[in-house]
Amino acid sequence: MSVIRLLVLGAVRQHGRAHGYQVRNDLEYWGAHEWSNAKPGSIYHALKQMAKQGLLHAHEIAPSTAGGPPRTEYEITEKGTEEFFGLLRASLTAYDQKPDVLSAGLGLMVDLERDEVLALLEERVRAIREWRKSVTEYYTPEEGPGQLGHIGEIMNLWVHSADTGAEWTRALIERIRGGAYTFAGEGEPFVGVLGEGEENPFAAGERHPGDLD
Amino acid sequence: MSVIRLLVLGAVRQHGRAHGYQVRNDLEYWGAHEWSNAKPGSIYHALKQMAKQGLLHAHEIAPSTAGGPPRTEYEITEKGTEEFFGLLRASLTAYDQKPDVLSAGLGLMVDLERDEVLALLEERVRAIREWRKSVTEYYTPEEGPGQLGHIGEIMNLWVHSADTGAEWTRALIERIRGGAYTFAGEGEPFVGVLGEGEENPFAAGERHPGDLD
DNA sequence: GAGCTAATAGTCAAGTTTGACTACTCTCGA
DNA sequence: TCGAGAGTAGTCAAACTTGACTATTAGCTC
Repeated sequence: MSVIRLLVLGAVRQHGRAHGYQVRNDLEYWGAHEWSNAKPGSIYHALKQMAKQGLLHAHEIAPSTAGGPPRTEYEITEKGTEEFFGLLRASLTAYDQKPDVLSAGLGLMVDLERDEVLALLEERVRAIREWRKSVTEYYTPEEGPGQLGHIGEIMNLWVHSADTGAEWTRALIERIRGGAYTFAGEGEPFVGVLGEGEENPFAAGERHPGDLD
Repeated sequence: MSVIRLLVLGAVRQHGRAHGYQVRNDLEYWGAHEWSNAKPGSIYHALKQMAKQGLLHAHEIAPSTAGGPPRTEYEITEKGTEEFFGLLRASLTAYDQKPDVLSAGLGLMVDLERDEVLALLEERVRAIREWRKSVTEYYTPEEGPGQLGHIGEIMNLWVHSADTGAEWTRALIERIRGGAYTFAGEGEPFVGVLGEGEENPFAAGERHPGDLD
């Protein structure tokens, strides 16, 4: 599961047609540079790669009026749309232990319908429960826990993360069930991308202490 | 922060002298293939790279009696030891949001003295608190929360992770302060690596549902 | 004693990520 | 009017990661 691909497909799709710099700005707007590896190099690479694979269609465009080199604009293809929804559904369901995948899914979940999102999140909770069960069974030595020494703290951390992750997911389900947010097919969608010339209120400004790298 | 480097340096250091396959086995023993990108290719790559950079010293060895190609054995250098402790301290202190870094730190923390580990973990809690403060201040629009729409759930998730992460760290501090585990300079250390011919009780056997990839 | 599987020990090409760099235009103050 | 800085748009080499592959020996079965 490549987070970059999901994010880039999602951004291009919401624009209809977008060039790399626009995608880059959207991801910054979503804060993706803070919680994922959304850096310029990765974004442009993903665009080119997915164009080569037929998930995006590339249009060569003359240099923009705003300066800079000639740009390439991308549109999502049918194949790309399929890929997008596949990745999106997986990001909301799978328990990956990598928080960036879920974050990306949250940012794009409104592209699905409310009922489906609820079902996917329920499935997520179920998957976490199952993972927890298998992992605790598997890693509990016959001699009883504690045989692992400090190495056991690693498992302890995973399990704790799983538990709090499940709890958080359940709370999210309640918020969504309670009517929060606007999902696909529910009228005017929340504006998730920046319009031309619109400024990003959450731009990466001064770094604040503790920023992720 | 490269988790692989920390893990590989830690494994070589605990052995005194080790070849790639031994390191590979240690990481499997620690379960690292489940919660980090510790795959053969990455491990051998890290060994070679760190040998080139003078963190490890490589000895060419004739083919082993147990079959297989000629092996290379590695010893950690002074520079490598410095690097190791630097990475280890950082892994316990920094709030990276990538759980694999902390997991690696937990597995190797007993190479430090108890008091230092306690200080590092205290520092970690402080860093999380600071990160939380700056991020909530920074991402709260003037118009009040809720302006972000569903995008706000991403921040909500981070903050929740930060809070539960801090809580878990505090509990760990209490366990360690209470005398759990054997740290550097406290006598017979816990056996953290496999001896020659010893079998791994936690080997990657049958995959269990929900396994990470 | 031939053939199969498991374990040992590692290589390699293809793909991905990173961080620094290029090159151009607009704006605004001195 | 000139030049510093900010914004626009993207490239590139170096490093890293991935998954599949190679080659050898030991032990077992038929």
